[in-house]
Amino acid sequence: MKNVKISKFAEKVYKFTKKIPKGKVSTYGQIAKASGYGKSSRAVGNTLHKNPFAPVVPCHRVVNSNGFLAKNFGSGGIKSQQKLLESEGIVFDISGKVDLNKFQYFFKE
DNA sequence: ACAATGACCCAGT
DNA sequence: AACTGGGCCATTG
Repeated sequence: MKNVKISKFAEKVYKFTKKIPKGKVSTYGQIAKASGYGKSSRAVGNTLHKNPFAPVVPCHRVVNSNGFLAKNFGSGGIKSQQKLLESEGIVFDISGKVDLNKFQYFFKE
């Protein structure tokens, strides 16, 4: 393992991601906004993609704004992610999409 | 230090 | 409904 070096950005991202309660999901844009970077949802995805804290950060609870899962998700792919989420209480649409109206968690309001 | 890449989002056509 | 372009930021080679 290398030195765990993370930026403030990553730190916030992980913090928020970890804050997502079980049975809820969140979107990259939401995390980006909550972190104070608004439009940098990309960086969020990137940071989570590298995911130096894989076991600590529930990146599987993070979906895109469409409610779909990330296409290149690691750790076995989307199937694994979907299974995990279903096991946590998330329900998927027939298209393999999450009902954000019911399961999206808002960090601050 | 630079250039390229990426698990994104929004608006316009 | 589908495609294109623009925008923001971090990580990696």
